[in-house]
Amino acid sequence: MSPVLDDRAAQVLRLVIEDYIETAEPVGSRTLSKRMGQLSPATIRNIMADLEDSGYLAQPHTSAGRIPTAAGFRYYVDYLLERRQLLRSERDQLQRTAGAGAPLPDETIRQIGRLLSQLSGQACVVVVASPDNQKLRGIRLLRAGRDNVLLVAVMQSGWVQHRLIEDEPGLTEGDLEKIGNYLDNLATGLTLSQLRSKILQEMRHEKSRYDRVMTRALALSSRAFPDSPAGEVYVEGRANILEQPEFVEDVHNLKRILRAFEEKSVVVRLLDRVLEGGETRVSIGTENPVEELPDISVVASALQKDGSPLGSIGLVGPVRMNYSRIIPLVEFTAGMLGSINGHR
Amino acid sequence: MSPVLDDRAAQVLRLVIEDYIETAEPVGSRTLSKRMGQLSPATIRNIMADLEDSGYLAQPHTSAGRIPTAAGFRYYVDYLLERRQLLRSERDQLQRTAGAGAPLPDETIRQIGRLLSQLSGQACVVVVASPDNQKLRGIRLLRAGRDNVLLVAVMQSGWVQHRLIEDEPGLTEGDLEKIGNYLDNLATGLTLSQLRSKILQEMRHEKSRYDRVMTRALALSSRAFPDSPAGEVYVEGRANILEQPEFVEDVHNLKRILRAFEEKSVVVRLLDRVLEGGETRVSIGTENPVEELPDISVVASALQKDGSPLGSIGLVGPVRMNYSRIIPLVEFTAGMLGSINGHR
DNA sequence: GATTAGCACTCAAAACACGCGAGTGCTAAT
DNA sequence: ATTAGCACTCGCGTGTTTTGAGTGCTAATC
Repeated sequence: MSPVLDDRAAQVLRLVIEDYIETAEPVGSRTLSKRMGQLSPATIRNIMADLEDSGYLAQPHTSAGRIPTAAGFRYYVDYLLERRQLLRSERDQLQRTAGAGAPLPDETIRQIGRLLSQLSGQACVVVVASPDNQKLRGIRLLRAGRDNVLLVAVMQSGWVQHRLIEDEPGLTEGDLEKIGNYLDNLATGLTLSQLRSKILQEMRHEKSRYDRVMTRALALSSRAFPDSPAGEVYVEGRANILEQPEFVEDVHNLKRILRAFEEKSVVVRLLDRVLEGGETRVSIGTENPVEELPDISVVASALQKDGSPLGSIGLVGPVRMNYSRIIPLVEFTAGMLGSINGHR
Repeated sequence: MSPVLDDRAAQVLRLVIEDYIETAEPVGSRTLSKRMGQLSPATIRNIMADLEDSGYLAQPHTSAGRIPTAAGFRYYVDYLLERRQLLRSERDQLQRTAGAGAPLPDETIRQIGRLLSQLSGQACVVVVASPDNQKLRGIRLLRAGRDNVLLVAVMQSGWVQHRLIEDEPGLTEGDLEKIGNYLDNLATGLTLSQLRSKILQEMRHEKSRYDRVMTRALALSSRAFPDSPAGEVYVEGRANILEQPEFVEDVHNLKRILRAFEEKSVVVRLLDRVLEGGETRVSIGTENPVEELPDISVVASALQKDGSPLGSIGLVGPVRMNYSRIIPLVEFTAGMLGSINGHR
């Protein structure tokens, strides 16, 4: 099972895969022979038999054509794939959608996801990284009604979070401003998780120093950030899953996939690995991080700005996926979002 | 086709419906005879024939049992239904979930939707009313980085909206405060759409009076509220749709339903009518406001606080839906959310 | 007069049989 | 090394039969 195939075998493997991607049907030697010119069906059959021995192809049953195995797809993606350039119109659409909004408000990122799912015919998954790892630009406190306080945190990236803190009576406007400034100083430049631990630390200190206001500030903000908020998760174009014959055939599997999409944690897990890597990553079938879904593939990429992670975006579909179109799509989108946020 | 059936016919209709709700299979005279005691299959058959003439039952084909028509379900819901009390555990779960958060932050409402979909086995749809029709409690402006301004609008209901306004340089802290106060005065007590038109109006005035700051304020806020933001829309428990045999059988239809759920506007339309009514509303089959989906039912209710609409929540499923469980579920939830927000 | 037992009839769905044809593997000729 | 030829396999679609749940009607019964 050498990792490298001779030219002809590679060619055959490629054609099998490309045909299979289009038709979702096992492909036979006759079809290939026509498409390759040169070789006769019989020869092709021999080559295919070899490829089957090597584990790149498989037969659903005797007397059927061959279909690529996961290993086959892997080989294809690693060595054979020719990336198809994006169409000008695709690039334009993506850029227009991305450019329309402020630096990445929810709605924009969502629309990009939707567009991407349309262009690719797959489901699109976006995870906006938990703001825990983004640096804060500042914190403000606002009065919101008599007993409530609104805490607004702005991230360096332009992302905004707010928390409504209930039942915090007896604070004057002055108090609020003091507390706000104190927190703002404390927070600026830190990430949320750093802030959280800093707050705990300070709380011990301040108690002893007996500064009412500061203690109050800390108590308040620890109520606002009790725990790391999971990042936002969007799934767009779920219905595309239904366009895939291999999924529709088996309703049971279909259910599993759609259920999985409802589970935030699963979606996050799906894109997990990509966050570290930086590169666009292709997980084929069982390679993907969610063992419950052994027959889907994920093409995903991290979104980042100035090297700090903003989240990740991925296209999810059947193993039989048009990688040569989809990989460039994801890459371009990730690059684009990265550079859009790149300005300061 | 008199709207009122004699006791025995009503009884039969009820049993047919209840059996059909459970099994999704046509129900025959034998089964009913057993369940009713008393009457023999032959008698039941006669009654059923009558009910068919009246349009409440139908036969998929000769030699099959009967299934209820939409009219049959309508009659059932209007006259025959016995609401099943919620279990204590269901009430507890709902209240716990609702109580956990601040007054209705997104995440809480989402979780309620999810829980509701779980309890009901249907898909749950929540539309948070566009804030256009909610009264504002106040507006604040915040500096967010050098060139950007963050506008935070707090609604009476506790709902918070924020907009990041880019590229608004050259405003001092003082300016910002003045502008903020001015806007706050202008806005408090108005709804967003009222504010929008008021702003347009004021803009014409102020221009002539040549007050730089105010003009600035108005320009700024008209950038922040360029158009009515559609309310947030959540769909939870989509996968439950796949649990319904009548949907799974026909993949084509399934696609249509799931596609519809991706379309924000369709979801909104689904709950449209309920907003005015106030009452919990049941739309059976073709009665629902979305003609593209003639074979789903919606049980929906408005969410409101102090009489002003906050949004609406609905359970969506097949016409063959367990109304006697689902109607109380929706009603209870709507009531609960209403009263939670009721405190000032 | 309402109810019921009995019976012939209907029809969808399951079970079975069967031929077609795409596709294979092998062998022998090129 | 390639290819033509051929026998063989087996899934799929088609047509046929069987089965059984359920009906409508009629005549007997309470």
